[in-house]
Amino acid sequence: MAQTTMDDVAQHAGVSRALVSLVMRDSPRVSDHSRAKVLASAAELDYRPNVWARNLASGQTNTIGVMLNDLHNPYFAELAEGVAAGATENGMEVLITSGWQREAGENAAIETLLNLRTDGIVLGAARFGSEAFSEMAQQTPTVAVSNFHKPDAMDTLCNDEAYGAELVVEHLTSLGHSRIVHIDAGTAPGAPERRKGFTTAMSNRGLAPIVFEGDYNEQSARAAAIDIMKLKEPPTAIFAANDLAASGVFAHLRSIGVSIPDDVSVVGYDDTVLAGLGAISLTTVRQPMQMSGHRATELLIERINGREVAKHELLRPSLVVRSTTGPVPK
Amino acid sequence: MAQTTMDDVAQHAGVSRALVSLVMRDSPRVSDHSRAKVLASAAELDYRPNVWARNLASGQTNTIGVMLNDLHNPYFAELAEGVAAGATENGMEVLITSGWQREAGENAAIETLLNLRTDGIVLGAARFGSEAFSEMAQQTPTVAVSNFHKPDAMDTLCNDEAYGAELVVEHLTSLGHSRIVHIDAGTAPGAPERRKGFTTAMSNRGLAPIVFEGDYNEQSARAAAIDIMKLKEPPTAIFAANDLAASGVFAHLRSIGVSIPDDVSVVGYDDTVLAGLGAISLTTVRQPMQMSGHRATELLIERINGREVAKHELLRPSLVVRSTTGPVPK
DNA sequence: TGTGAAAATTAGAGCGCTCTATACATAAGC
DNA sequence: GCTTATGTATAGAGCGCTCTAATTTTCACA
Repeated sequence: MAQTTMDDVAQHAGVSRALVSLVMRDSPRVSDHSRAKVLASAAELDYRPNVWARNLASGQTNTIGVMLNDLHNPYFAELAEGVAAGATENGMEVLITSGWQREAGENAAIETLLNLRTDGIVLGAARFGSEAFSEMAQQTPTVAVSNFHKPDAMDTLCNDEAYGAELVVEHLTSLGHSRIVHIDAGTAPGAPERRKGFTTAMSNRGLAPIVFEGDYNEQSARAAAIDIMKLKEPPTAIFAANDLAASGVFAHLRSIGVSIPDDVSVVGYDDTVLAGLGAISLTTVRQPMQMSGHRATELLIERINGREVAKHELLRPSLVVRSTTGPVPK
Repeated sequence: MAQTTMDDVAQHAGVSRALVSLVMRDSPRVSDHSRAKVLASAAELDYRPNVWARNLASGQTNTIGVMLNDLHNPYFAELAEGVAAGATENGMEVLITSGWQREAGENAAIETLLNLRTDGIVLGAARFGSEAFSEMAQQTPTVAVSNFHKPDAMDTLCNDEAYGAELVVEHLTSLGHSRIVHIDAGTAPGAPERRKGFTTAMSNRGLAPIVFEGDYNEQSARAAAIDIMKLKEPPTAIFAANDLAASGVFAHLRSIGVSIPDDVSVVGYDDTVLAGLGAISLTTVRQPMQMSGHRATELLIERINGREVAKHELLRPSLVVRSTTGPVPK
């Protein structure tokens, strides 16, 4: 399929290639007459501009690259959706690559984006601080979402985890709970901040912040839940590291005949699809990921347009109350 | 950031640009000595090949485009993962675009891919039969996953829905069930085949195939479940259109105090993450999406290498038995 | 030492587009 | 009528790479 080029269109329309180029780029400096003629020829010849050539010649791609650690994670899907929305508003395209949950994969995905020379990159990564990241930020405008490292070279956009934890503690204490346990996620992105927010919120109320070790998955949370329910005085509420972890807790409590929320209240984090599932209906903290994605695009475009100093912003989450939390049992 | 070009590297290494090009493409026709020299210079100058220029000059992109209707759907995520695996094996890159669940979005995403002139496209679409799709298949090698239309212009890869339904019916009848209801998903991709498979499997066993209307989401399945449980003789097993629908059924049954699987067995379809959730643990049909993605890549590469006639293949799903199915109550 | 083939390298013509000058109309100003 | 504006259109030089064909170097062998 030999492709139709601008020259073909120009010849067919009886004008110069430069004019066709102007028409294709919606330049106002073209007469209506010529524009119509060119457009007609282009349509007739089934002309499709060659992006490679255009980008090569113009030196910019009009494209934002998005690197997502894990396509399965709705958290990242929403981020990408927000980026897409922001990009569309600004007439830019979005190309997505994924690291398939592996660090090597993330690096390869970034390499792909770097080679493509997208105008900027939005990072939805799992592990920051890798060399590939800082090297990248050196080479192209970059916004990292949920990166609490705040390096100079890139902008960052984080959720206010402390505030989210505060919301949870406030909600639970207002329901009368005082023995509240948090299952954390070690050093995973956002987890330390979430934990810190929890202990602060509890301490501020004169309550003992009890933390069990876990991770952002079901199994470890389930394991933690087993230990937790073996306590002499089990808590009346459990605040899990994220929705998936909450689901693990949920499953264990159900299996040992503990009623939710009559006996124990459970709270998740992220408001992923699973939290909304009728069969679970989890009270959780909603991170405005779509908004994050949108804001990330704005920051990126500022950078593309020349801003030099890094910005680090915090976005406020909100609480979504569903059916897994209720008044403390007496 | 003026970029380093091949000429810079060539000059620095004291060789010609053509030689650098050969080294970059791993040509065997370069002496070890020169190769080392070039590589050293490239590293020192932080050289990164310009993909746009390369693709323009070579006329191919070494990239597979993947269009996914919905990034939130794990079904598509796995498809993409399979494509990525296949692509990596063949030294190709993968670029993902999404239609964000809208038909217009799908068309725009395809336009993006077409403009990029990726060597081929894998389609994970929701609605096939649109003009944009057939136009696309005309222009570039295309493999459509889960497209039961089987047009000449593109390859298709479908799951053997009839077989999947047969697996479900076989599993349930072997547990003693005979009053089995299927909640379908109208004309959504795969749904008619699934329904047909169900009715055939039931009829083959001399059982009445009862079908309720639904869709691939929770709400409609929940609505159907409400009607179903109002039947004079409610079924002892419900086979939902997909996992999400099963979750809706699950939620309703729980809410009216029906025990799963003691009173009613529930089966889903797709084996998405939610089926594996401890809190749900759904018996479901596993579609080998990752394998589909992998196979799609193989077909695509055959096409890229010149195969003209379309291939239409069927992949066999398998049954994953979890905790929502059990012997029929007496 | 010469010769031919094989191996290694290079020149240079594109790939399809953008973009800066420059050219050419036509209209306006005096 | 001539000059200066103003609006359109075009020539042509790249953008950074690939790839064919040609050239140069190397090496085996007579």
